[in-house]
Amino acid sequence: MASAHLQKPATTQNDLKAVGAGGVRQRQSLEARHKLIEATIFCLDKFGYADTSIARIQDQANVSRGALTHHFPSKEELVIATIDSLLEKLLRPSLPSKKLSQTDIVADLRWLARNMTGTARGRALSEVLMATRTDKKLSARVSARLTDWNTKLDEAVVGFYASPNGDDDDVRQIWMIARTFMRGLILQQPFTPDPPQIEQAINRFGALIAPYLETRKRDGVDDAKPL
Amino acid sequence: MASAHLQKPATTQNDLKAVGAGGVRQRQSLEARHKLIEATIFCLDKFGYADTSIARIQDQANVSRGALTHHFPSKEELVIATIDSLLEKLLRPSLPSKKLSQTDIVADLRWLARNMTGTARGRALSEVLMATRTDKKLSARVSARLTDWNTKLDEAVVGFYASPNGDDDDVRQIWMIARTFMRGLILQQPFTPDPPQIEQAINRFGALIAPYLETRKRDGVDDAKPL
DNA sequence: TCCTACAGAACGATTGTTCTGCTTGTAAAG
DNA sequence: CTTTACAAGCAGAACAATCGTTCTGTAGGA
Repeated sequence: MASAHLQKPATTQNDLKAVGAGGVRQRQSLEARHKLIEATIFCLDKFGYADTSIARIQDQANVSRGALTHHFPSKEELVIATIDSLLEKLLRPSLPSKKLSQTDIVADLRWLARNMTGTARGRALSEVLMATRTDKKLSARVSARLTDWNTKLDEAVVGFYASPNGDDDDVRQIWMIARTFMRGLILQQPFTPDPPQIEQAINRFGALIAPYLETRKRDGVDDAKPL
Repeated sequence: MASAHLQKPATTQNDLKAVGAGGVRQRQSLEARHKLIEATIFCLDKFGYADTSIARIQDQANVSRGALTHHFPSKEELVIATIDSLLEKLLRPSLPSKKLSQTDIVADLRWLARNMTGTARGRALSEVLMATRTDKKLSARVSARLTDWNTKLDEAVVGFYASPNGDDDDVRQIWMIARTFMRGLILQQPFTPDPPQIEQAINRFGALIAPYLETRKRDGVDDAKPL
């Protein structure tokens, strides 16, 4: 591997072409960054924010300590990059095929609950959200992204749903309440460990808000779900 | 203070009597325990679970390291004792004078929100709840207490509220949803830092559940609020 | 007299960060 | 094309600081 750098330069060129745009170095660099972020998400979900150390992330990502510190000079940088990745992926979920159910709001709520409490990404985000409450340094660096993200979400929501009385602000508010309720499920679970009971609560909540939501006529160009 | 132990034994007796039951040792011991638990709550609220170290707790409580380890041989023991204290105080709030508003459910919801997100105790509890998600050792030791507490709460709730159709289970479920929503506010706050917006959401949520709740006739013997 | 309550040093393990060296793509010069 | 210089990407040791726990010693109420 170390002696192959002079034998066939053409091979390097082919590899570069197979990868696509960007050089080999840049590609490897982005790949390492991606591995580290994914490892961070994994650790946040499995060990929680308190027990997510750099050593554990490095171990999980299978990279050297030097590589980690090269890409992210501090732990804070890594956490911020992870938050960015989480927000981006959560706003544009990779299921363009599965559309909104149009009629069943409760089904959409279940999808929302799964994204927030049923996936590693959702739980990892909850961990960092909790951390931002007390970590002012971290909070200062991500609060703008979070509020922006929330605003984008509001815009997407009013594209999908309408209020019976035409009040778009009420739609935004109701979905904000829904998101808050979903986030609260993570903290309520220790009190109510019974999964069916959680599911029933989600259904009941859907029934509470359903009278105030109408699905808007859709032209099929959108493929994102409202979070 | 240290030289007064031989001068007047009667003074010690009087102090003991003034305190009430128990010897001087036992009184001091309980006082130290209380100080440590209160310091733990303070640190959990201010620094978060991740940055709540026993050095910080010891510093905040103004006790020696030896005293801390004497009362709580491990950090886990201290956290568990803190959880017990939090649950007890939250179930029986020390406001027997202020009764339920009887008519205004939204006002009760605001009281609930204040208890969960507006006090150090409520926020500290949220921190440990988040920690129990990944800390299986801690979860195993407190999950029974949490579910018991939740059950007690359900009983209290049906003593205060009734369903228009007589279904007590629905009352329990709706208040469970309300508690979940309130807990979620802590995680939603980074997205929505505007206090009035939070307050409006609480009001809107109250309007959502109000049609399904009726205040029961009360005989005035209860002084606890439903959490 | 005994044992509880405490004081505080010492422990190894782990934290996040900084540092020095080495490999190797890559772009410019010939 | 070939060669050369250089910086980007990485490997891993070393760092002080702090983590939670364990230990020995002392004081004083029962």
